[in-house]
Amino acid sequence: MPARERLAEYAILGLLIEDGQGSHGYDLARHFGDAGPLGEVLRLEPGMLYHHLKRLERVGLVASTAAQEGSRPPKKIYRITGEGRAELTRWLQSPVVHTREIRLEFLVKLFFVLRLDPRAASRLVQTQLETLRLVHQSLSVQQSGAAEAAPDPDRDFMQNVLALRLAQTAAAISWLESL
Amino acid sequence: MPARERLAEYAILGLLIEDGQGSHGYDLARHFGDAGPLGEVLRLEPGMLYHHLKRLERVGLVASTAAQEGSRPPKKIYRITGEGRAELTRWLQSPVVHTREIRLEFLVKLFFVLRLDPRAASRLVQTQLETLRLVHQSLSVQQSGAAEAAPDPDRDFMQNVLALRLAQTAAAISWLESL
DNA sequence: CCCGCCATGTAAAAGGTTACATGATTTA
DNA sequence: TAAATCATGTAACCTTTTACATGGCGGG
Repeated sequence: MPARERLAEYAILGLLIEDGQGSHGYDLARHFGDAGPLGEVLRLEPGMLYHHLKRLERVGLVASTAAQEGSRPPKKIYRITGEGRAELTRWLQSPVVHTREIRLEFLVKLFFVLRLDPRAASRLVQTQLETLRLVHQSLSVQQSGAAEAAPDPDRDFMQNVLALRLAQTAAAISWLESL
Repeated sequence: MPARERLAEYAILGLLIEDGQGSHGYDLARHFGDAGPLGEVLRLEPGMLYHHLKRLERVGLVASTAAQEGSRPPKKIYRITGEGRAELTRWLQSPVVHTREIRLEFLVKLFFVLRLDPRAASRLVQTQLETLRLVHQSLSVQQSGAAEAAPDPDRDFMQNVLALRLAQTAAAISWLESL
């Protein structure tokens, strides 16, 4: 259970759960490159990928076995553990809290949840919609508050900021409704 | 001329240019806290602020003089240099390249350009609009391309990604038009 | 007299980027 | 036989976060 949002590690868990036999670093790296839809959303350099795999193993969310092939450096086959599955499932059910997280975190959740469990996908979209509607409402309240302050350049700027956030949140809500 | 987008340092330069007499770290720190409209958009912890001030001085965009007051630790008064002014002006004229940068970088540009030069502000809004319209067009082309691919889950996901990006870009464009 | 504000930072740890090291194997 | 691909990483560097260290000064 990572402390913060470790998006890359959840994505690795997602790839490993799709691939029941497990997979190794170089293989996983391809998904985060130019080919494939995941790489369009989330990039990951080999250095960081190997780093994340080590950390995931240290905390017990994946396990590895070495596989010798000819005389080249042995592949390390990583498999997701029960704990890893539980953590990924929990993550895939939780909506993101802020509008700005839709663009990256939510898209990654959507990518995996669509493949693993379409029913869970529609639940996720619903709870995400509810979350963003609350955000929208809270921004509207702030906007009303700002409208009552004395007119000055700072207030005007804050109104512009709130207008942008409302517009971005409304756009995300419409998009979610269209899914 | 910072290599990357060092948003916090441009914000510091902006505060120093408003305040012709110069200002010191603790004073600047208030702008990045809870009070004031800049802090609503960009947070900066004291540690990083002092770090940025040192770096800005090292590269010659600001200069400092120590000011003794009673027996407490001397304030360091920072002033922006000619080079600093030039760099800030250049930055304030350039639109951001990606839609995702509107939320943070563009808002900071807007904050300062509105106070320093309203005429420059409307020029910035115009060039930013042109930039985002090109982004929108490029996304539309990608969307058409994706529509012609064979229907499969990967293509569907990519279409969702593009639909989100188009929606976010269109929302930013409408907001800019409303300014 | 104690607490919070003024004012400067440093230290440690975490997280991320970029580039390179190593060496076998497959393909052109 | 040269280049690209397979497969693992390390090293150096930069940025950010969090917490603390230091000490005077002003108000209740």
